[in-house]
Amino acid sequence: METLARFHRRRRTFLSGHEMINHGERNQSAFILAKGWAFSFKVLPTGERQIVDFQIPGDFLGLRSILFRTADHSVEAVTDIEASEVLASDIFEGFARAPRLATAVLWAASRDEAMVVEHLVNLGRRSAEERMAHLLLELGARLKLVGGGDRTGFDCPLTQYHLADALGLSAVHVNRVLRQLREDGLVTFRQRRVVFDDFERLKVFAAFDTEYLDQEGPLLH
Amino acid sequence: METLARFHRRRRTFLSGHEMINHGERNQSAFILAKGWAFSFKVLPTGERQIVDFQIPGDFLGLRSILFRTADHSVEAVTDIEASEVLASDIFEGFARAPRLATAVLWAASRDEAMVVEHLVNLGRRSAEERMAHLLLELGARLKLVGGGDRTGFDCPLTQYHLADALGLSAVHVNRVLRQLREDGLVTFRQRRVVFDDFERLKVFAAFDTEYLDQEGPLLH
DNA sequence: CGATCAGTTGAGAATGGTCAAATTCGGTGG
DNA sequence: CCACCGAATTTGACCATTCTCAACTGATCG
Repeated sequence: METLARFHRRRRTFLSGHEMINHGERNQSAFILAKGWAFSFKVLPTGERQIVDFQIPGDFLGLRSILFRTADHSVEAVTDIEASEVLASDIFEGFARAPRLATAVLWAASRDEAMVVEHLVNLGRRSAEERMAHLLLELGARLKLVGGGDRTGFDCPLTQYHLADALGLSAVHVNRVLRQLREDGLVTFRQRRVVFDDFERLKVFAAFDTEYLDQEGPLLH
Repeated sequence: METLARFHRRRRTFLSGHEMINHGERNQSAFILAKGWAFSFKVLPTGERQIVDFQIPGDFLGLRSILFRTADHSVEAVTDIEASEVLASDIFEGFARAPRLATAVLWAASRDEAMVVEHLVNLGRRSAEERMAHLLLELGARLKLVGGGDRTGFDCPLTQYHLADALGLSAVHVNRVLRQLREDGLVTFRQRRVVFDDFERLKVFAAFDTEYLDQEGPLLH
């Protein structure tokens, strides 16, 4: 699909901590991450932050910020970032030229939604330890697809504050949960590295099912 | 957009409690609700249920179940339902015929995701009472758009079990939360009717901002 | 070599869950 | 119309998870 090549012309870099997409602003761009980690989030009037998802290399981010007149969420760089900027016109003009692009973008948006839904289940119906286990397994599975880890573990630039805001927990409790998982011999998170001490037992513990991640790509009718 | 007319040819009805879309099954349909309420959900291996969203008349449901090979969630009818069935072929053939249909469907999917994101923020960072207030305000706002209620309140066929599974709470606690909100003069939920006793104060209490709901329709480039 | 940010730990409090037992409500059959 | 049934709601008592506050340690970086 050559139309996709247009998506990689405008190369951008961002420093760690930079806000790549700003909630409430217009004319935002979307990006395809080439290197580094980011996270999408919303903040409540009280200042509390909820992280919706983490983005890793290969991920498409900010689609909603170009579809809606103003961005309904923000995205911040966790590490230094390299990314390709995708403009609204790339997308909409592509639709007229290549209907299959529409299917591909719709599929990408739906996969994204499927992940948010799984995070919702995580917050609504799992304990703090199960949530943590589930998140670490998800990140591991996603990184494996882009060559960033295996079942022994992966490098992870997140702080315990990031984990807390993604899981709806306090940072203090995140620390206790990580200790418990480590003492139970399930998973160890230390010095920017996650080590799966017992991958199979961890998957059972978290009721982790990759179904929502490994949809096989757009059905091309 | 005449292409949309194709979406209303196959009229279907379902009885209260019927599972319209089944998690894990193939060749599911999507629907546009004409009458009645439904809810989309996932169940964990332990049998716990998380409701992801409620669907009311006018809502498009089950898009992900036709994009993915197998449905990643289920949908059940709350009340008796009248709906139009939308087949995968209606969508994909429409894309080739009318590129703007692609934009419209993508926009609908994104609005859907924006709601799930807001529910995630709800579970992650709001107290039980704020969550309840937020959910009831959201339902009221959405119903108002389709003529199903106003700022005094709306008819609501949900049980306290539905509310519990949507908010990540126990049914017992839902009951206590409803009593508290009633005693505080904010909102009353009784006999299948929600009454906003003090709409403005309730909105402030829940930090409810309709931004994520009232996006103004697809940008047609 | 401070300063700052991330991580760690303890004590006590608060939110929400579980279990068990009423009570109410909307049908339904007689 | 009335008795009865099952589902939904309500309440109390007690318990568990998670939070808050506070202090301290360790790592990193100019």
